[in-house]
Amino acid sequence: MGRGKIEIKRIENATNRQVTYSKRRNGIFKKAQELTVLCDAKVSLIMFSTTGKLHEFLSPNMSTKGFFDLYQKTTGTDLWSSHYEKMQENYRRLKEMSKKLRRELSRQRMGGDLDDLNIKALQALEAKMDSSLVAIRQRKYHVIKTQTGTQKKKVRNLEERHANLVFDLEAKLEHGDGIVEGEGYYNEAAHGASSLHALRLYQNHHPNLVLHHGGRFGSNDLRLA
Amino acid sequence: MGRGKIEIKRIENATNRQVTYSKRRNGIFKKAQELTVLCDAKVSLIMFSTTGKLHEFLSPNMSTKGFFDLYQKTTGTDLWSSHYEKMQENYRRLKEMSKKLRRELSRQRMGGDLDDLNIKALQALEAKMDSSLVAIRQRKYHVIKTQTGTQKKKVRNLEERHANLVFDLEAKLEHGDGIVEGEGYYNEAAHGASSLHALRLYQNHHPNLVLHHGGRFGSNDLRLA
DNA sequence: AACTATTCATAACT
DNA sequence: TAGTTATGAATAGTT
Repeated sequence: MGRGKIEIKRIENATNRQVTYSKRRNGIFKKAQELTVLCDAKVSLIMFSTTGKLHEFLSPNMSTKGFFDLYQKTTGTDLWSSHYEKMQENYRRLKEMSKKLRRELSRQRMGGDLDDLNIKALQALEAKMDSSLVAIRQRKYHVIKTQTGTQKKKVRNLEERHANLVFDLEAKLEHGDGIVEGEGYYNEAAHGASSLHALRLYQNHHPNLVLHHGGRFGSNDLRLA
Repeated sequence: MGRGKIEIKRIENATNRQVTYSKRRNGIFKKAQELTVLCDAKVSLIMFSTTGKLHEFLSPNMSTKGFFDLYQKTTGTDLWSSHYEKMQENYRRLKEMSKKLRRELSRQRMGGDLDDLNIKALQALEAKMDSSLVAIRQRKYHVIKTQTGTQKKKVRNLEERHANLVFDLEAKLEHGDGIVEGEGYYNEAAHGASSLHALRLYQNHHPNLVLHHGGRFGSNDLRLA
């Protein structure tokens, strides 16, 4: 729709591509917003341009994390569970070791002789734990490794993240969705922002992130009214 | 656009809402697909209807998880790290305890007397670990709790998940994105599907999930040509 | 950034 | 539930 039909294939001219991206991005965001309102649907729309810039639309009363959780729930997937299983496995091993150690101490207290084999078993256990930790570290650093050069970004983005976490938290509480996190998991949400309205304050401060949370399409809505 | 302008507000008639949802959903998916091709952008579009039905569009050579990882990388967020930090914290405590215990054992072997305080300290440490585990479990069950009634879904969805994991894996390998997972994390991807083409075979088998992976918009493309 | 000739998406209708 | 069409929206090319 425009002065002549175009073929749907990659626009080779970089400038044209960028212009078209910008125009169509606005169009699709508006559509997403309308769908959200008209049909009472929940929509998450995330886009990366060729240059790596991120733009996002999210229905109101949702956070990206909340959306992802819902996605996992609906698809019956759980991308986190394997990590938790590892965590629990580690814990189990360590607990077992603790038990053995204590038993050993009791035995000694009762005058029993110390057995070198027990020391060896403990060392083996510890070696196992060490390798588990390596696996954990590898995964962790895989996830965050490219963030080393992104520390400034991270800092600038912190405000938005705080706001989103608050948003998420309040949304979940609102829905009576019992959140029982490990203590401190959401603690950062309590800092720097204290209400839904914080979202408004922190949007679009990040150079590489443009949030288009639903219900805040003010300027566009006016343009259309 | 249509026989008369409409106001952008929730459609109260449920049937109309459903019809509009279906039509506009197709429209927005098409737009997303076109943007992907025209502007060489990466797009993730996930929608839940009022009835909870999930529809998804994803750019080619991407998986939902891969997209989420990219999102986290770009925003400088890491929703997983706090969990890993807890895991490491647990490990650290237990390691410390292990050290103390071994030291204690050595001391005894050299004839030293056992101190009840050490036992108390160990018990305290273990109590801490217990509460940490509770937190971990709670989080885990929070994520998967509603899946109890979804086992059948899960099974039917397994094929698609496998395909997606393979897709993800191959995409990452293709991009030289060194994946160093904890052993076995992607193991399931190796089972049940062995190439990108598997994706094609398993789409749309899930009653509550409609995948619209980019580049496979065959029928629509024909309609438009 | 704006403008406008066109093509496209879709609301109402069947 | 699916197909048709009159109409309003989105946008490709231009300024």
